[in-house]
Amino acid sequence: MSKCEHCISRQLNSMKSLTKEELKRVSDCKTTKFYKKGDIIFDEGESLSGVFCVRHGVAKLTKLSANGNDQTVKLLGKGELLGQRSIISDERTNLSAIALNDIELCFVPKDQIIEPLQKNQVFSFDVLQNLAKDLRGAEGDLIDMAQKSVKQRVAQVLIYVEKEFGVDEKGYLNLVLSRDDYANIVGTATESAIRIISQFKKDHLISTHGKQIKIENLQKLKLVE
Amino acid sequence: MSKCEHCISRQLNSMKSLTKEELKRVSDCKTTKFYKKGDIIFDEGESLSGVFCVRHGVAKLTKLSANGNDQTVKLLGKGELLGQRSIISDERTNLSAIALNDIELCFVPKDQIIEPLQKNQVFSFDVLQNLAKDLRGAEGDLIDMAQKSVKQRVAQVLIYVEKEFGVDEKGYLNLVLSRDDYANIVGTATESAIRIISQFKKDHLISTHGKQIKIENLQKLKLVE
DNA sequence: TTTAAAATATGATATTTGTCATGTTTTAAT
DNA sequence: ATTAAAACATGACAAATATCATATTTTAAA
Repeated sequence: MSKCEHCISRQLNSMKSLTKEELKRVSDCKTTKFYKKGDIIFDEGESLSGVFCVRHGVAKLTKLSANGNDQTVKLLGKGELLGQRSIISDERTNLSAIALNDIELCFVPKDQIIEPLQKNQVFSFDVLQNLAKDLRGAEGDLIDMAQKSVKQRVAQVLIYVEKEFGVDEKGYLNLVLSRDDYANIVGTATESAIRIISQFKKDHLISTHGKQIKIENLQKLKLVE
Repeated sequence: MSKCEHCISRQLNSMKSLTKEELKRVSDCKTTKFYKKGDIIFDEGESLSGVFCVRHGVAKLTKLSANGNDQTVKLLGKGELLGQRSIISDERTNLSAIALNDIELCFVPKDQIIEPLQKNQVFSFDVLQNLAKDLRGAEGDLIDMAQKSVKQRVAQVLIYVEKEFGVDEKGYLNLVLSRDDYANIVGTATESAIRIISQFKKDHLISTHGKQIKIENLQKLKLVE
């Protein structure tokens, strides 16, 4: 099995602040897991025995709300950690993690994270900074949810997906999401997301090819009202 | 000036995990600040040279959105820390802090927080856990914002204010907020907040006396749709 | 106490978004 | 290639919420 020491994903998260020895220990006891599109990585209310590090693919964190709607809280790509928070606060997960496409994850047992957290100042400060950044992001999302129209939120997600996960050689978003996925991210009805995306097409802000989406006019997409 | 060692607020936040020596140093260099209702404690985009610890009173964290609306992100009462995140991530604040009533804060210079963060494992893990908790809260708020009706959100805030800041001898909420404040918290128009609160009165879920609000039927308030 | 300003209240109306119904297209399994 | 299921599309309408206008009440300053 490949080693953490050579993993590129590692550079993207706090793992880069582990000592050589700590990293070796992580590497030795990690396991690699594969999930297919739609698979549940973990479910709301589970207690996790470790964290997952995304090696390839994209996952979403979602919560089933009282009215039966799924709300997606965050998308996670290469190098991002799943379940980190539950491990830190030693609580059950309050969110489910689901694969958005075929995904490869490294599972690192709890102890290998907790111990460095308690002993390695650099690592723990790094995790702290990441959490602070996440918190800032979550507050930003809250404000957007409260203040922006559904149309603006859809535009914003399209821009985010392009920036975060890139495009293929023809310019189509690498991350292919269903209209329903978009609806769950922006917190609207599926039909509303469909209508808005159709409208964007008519206005030549985007074009589509099957489920694939290409941003045609980023500037105008940013200015949607 | 009073000492941190004897401060009750301290027990409510991560400061309780500082060593005696660290706490003494904090105590020696902290300054106490007073703000009146409506005063700006710090503004969006400022770089902070320390954190504020709420000793008495309540503050709100808000952000002015593109469309000119204020969105309140969080209310902070006794023992809670303001500006912690900006210090950790060493960035300018992205939120303003405003006094909701007359408030007394202790200002602790940056170094007194950063140094223990780097050296004191217990303290830094405690801060980590607090951030994890805040993050969970922020994600919960995001989901509520996306999935619940304005009416439900208003009901929820009333319940939260009662629980978090208590009631006076007559049962009125200790924290007195304007309808506009409520609107900014739930992310709606002032008139909508007014209408909903009026409706709650008519339905005997709450009663009011001037700006004061008393929850009359907590059970029904929880069940609002 | 008087008075102006701010906050609250409420009606009328517009806009946004959701819901239900019903096709059509795309995808994936056979 | 055929076919069933899922995803997408769109109209009609309903519900929620915002906006604008205008009183009324409350608060705080003179």
